[in-house]
Amino acid sequence: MESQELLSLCRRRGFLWPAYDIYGGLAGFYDYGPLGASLKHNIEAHWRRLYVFDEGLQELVCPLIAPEPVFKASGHLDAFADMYVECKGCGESHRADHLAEGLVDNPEAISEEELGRILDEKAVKCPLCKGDLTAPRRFNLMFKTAIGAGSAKPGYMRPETAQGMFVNFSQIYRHGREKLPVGAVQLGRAFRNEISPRQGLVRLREFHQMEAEIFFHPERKTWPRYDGVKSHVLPLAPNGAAVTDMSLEDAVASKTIINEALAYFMWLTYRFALDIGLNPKRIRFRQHERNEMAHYAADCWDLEAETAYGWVELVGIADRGCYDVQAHLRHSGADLTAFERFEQPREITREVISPRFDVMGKLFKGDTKALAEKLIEMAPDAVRGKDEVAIEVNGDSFTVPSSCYEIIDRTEKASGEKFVPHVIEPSYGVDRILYAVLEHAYSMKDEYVTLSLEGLVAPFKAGVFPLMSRDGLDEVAQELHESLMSNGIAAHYDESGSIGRRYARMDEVGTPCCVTVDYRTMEDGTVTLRNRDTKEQVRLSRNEVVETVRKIAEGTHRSPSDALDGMKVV
RNA sequence: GCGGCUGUAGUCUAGCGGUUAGGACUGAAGCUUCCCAAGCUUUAAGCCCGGGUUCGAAUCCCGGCAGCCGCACCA
Repeated sequence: MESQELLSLCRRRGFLWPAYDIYGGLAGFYDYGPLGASLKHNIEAHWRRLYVFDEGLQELVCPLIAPEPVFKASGHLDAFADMYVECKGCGESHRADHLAEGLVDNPEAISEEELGRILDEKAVKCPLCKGDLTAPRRFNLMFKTAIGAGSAKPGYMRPETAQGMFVNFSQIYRHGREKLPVGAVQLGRAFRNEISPRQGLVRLREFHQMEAEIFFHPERKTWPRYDGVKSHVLPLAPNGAAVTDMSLEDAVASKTIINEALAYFMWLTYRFALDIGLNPKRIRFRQHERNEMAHYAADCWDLEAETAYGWVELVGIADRGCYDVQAHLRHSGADLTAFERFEQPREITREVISPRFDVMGKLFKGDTKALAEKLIEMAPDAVRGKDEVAIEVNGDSFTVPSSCYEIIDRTEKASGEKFVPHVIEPSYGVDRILYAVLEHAYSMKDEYVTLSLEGLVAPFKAGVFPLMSRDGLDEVAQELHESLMSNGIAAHYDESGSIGRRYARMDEVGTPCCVTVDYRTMEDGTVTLRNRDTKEQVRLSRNEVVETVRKIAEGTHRSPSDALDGMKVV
């Protein structure tokens, strides 16, 4: 099918439309209409149920704006701030700072105008074809803003929700009673100033993520529920190979998947995908090949879905090692470590440099403290056998004679050890998932469109119609609608147009079933319940409607047909 | 950001320098209708934006914006 057909349906029926349309639109931004908002909400609610309710991860809500140091630490600032030039001849892009290497002291620190002037003066040409180059452009994929007035601090819209969880590791660890594994999740918006947003919901500038950051002991990356699911099979495309079905335990045993925890969250992702109605024949896990994996990631798998745009990444599940937490530990100075108690306290003896304060105090007076701190940080081997050591403090150089310190054995009793936790990160793109769900649910036969959404995610769980809007049928139908709504089940009442048209409207927006009040209802209190996918109807007592629709809405049944199993056809 | 193609009601579309921009579907109001987009009446809604050429522009030209395709980018 064409993506345009589906986007047209989405506009017509209120799932989504381009944002700021009356002002000409803005690429990379979409509004969710009433049905889209509901579908999105339902997808997120199910994810929350799996990750927060079932797995016990902690949900956080962090700010969308963060100050510069956060992204300095995470690497986003440098990774996103590169300057590029393009060749006017061959079209190839080059890092402008690399071309200016050697021509200027610090090419990364100057403005693009300055850099452009230098490249111009030195007549730098394309290294490939010797063609002329464009002026340097800065590709910063983060949206920048200013925090506060006057000499405001630079701030950025977060490009992922993840950093909010990394910087809060200590809180998460403490709230989780200082045990590993422990994890947090965050659902929310993220922003990337894409150079060229394309493909509808696939590449947006403002989008929605559902991310989990799960912290592990580096040597124990498994999950309590792993054993219960390890025999399940996933469609895996390892390292450029074709898709094969493989059980979790086989994949871990063969080192196809690097550890049990990663395998577990891949399985959870697969289950989520099927629950919300993605077509199992059109999804797969593709492993990142070495050259596309971020340098710090140990293993990374994408859940991909086949769409009109080709195979699209919906979820990335990565073992990020200790990279992120380590980075924030180093930049912030905060102690972002976990602590593991030894079974028996251990005595550790090691060599340390011990300053002799009595000697140093006489020699260095007020500088003694700073010098002693530097000494303590040094490795014993670096000073062993030397007569003196040169140390710089506050820009001044000092020569510290060996009489000022000694190397001693110090025995420390350790009841455990601190370590930087490793992180496994399942990162879900909500908008892409929602789009893939719509596409996989879409079918057209003889110009008749049906969205076969799962009851779990469908915006309306049931349509409620009077066959005729008179003779009291409409009042009964309105009462039924009321009782569904008051039970928290989204239903849609409609009495306009022919009954067929009303069914068609519901089929087109993915409503799994329709309840119709007819003349027989007035005699025996039964109504018809119509299955969207088969168009079949059963009769049931109007008193059974709420519970039956609830089953469909809760996804306890894979399809309306299941919920109607065992019921007599009219 | 580069190149190609495109832009007419909510959707699909007619228009090819000259009346009041036409139709279909959808929407709304009503009639009719005893289960799958039926019919009838009424009704709402449009030339992406800005310049230019011309007596006259939806139509031709330029710029912007947006969409599609390809390239590049996608931590």
